[in-house]
Amino acid sequence: TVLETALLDMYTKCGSLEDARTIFQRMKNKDVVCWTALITACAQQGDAKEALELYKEMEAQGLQPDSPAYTSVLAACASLRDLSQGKAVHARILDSKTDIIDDILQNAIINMYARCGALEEATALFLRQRRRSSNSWNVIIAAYAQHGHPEQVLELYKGMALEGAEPDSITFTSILYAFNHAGVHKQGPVCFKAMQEDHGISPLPQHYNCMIDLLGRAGRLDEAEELINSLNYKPD
RNA sequence: UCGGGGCUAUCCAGG
Repeated sequence: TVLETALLDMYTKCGSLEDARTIFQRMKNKDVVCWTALITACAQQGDAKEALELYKEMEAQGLQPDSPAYTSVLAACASLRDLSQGKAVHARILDSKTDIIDDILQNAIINMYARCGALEEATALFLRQRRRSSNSWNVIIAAYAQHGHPEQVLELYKGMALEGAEPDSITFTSILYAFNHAGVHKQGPVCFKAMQEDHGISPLPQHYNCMIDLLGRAGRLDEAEELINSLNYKPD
């Protein structure tokens, strides 16, 4: 079972959901781990609906989901924007006899509310969260970025620094995305610079894209052009 | 004792 699950996961990572399913179907003893592996595979490869069905099937078989299982199921709810399912799953988690909510699961719960449009609920849970990792901040920053609230994104970014959490590439992708889409052009270049100089993160193509777009919209065409030209001299 | 599964952004694809 262990080897089969590892194989299933490998197929998933290679992008072959079909092969992953085949392995799963042929397995004799299906434990929570292999169910979770397949649920994750479905949720990530755009078949989130099937992920939820698998979850129900798993429970119907009397298997008790653990933290990773619930984390995957909530990721599926989030990608489907299915708030009622998400809430139902959340309720089950809270009903568990033992406390199974770890840091990752808590992030997944917050993300589910955020993606399903319940920003207030997500924010309340985030504020109450005890140990906030960089991923926790990324979840809430992405939420405000996508709902078009660049001011809050900036506040959260500052809050992150105050709390000593390190922003990463993903954090800055969300931040620059927020500024760009909301037409807030002043802070973008400041953050882009801080990303490199204060946090030692080298810009990825998505960061450059955001910046070039943002500078263009701001009418700072000379700076946009300068950035583009600087790219042409990079070894690649 | 050890071992297989879990959350976040952009783009792309799908719709």
